[in-house]
Amino acid sequence: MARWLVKSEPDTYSFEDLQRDGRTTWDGVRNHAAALNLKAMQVGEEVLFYHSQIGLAVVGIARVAKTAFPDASDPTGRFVAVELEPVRPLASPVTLAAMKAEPALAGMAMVRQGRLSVSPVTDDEWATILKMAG
DNA sequence: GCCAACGTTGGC
DNA sequence: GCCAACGTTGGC
Repeated sequence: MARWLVKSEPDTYSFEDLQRDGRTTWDGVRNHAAALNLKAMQVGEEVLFYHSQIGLAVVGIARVAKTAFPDASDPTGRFVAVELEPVRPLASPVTLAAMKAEPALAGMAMVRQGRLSVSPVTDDEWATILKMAG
């Protein structure tokens, strides 16, 4: 089972919104590298939920509820969406600053390529972040 | 097919 | 609000 990280601006859609909704369509991704990651997601795989712009931290864990399908919000028909559902919030958010300061996460895709909105997370990185979350 | 210009994302 | 990174567009 692969693991992932997705970014969202909490002003637009926060982890709390996902908890309230119970499930959401993860659409609007307009980057091919990110889209390839969406296409690789399998039902049941876990996803770190990161708040960009405001918070700048991983705040919760979500799970893939539905594999990739055409993004209805994309007029070109080239991009895909998935569905996510909440698993649980982290006991304490793991900030970007803390992630950058942690040597074990130096190779992490989202740390190395800041603009990537959907990225893979290795098992080791996942374990490190959960440990940091307490 | 190359490359400069431009737009978008996201951290600071 | 600024700037860096980087993807996309369009002229040639």
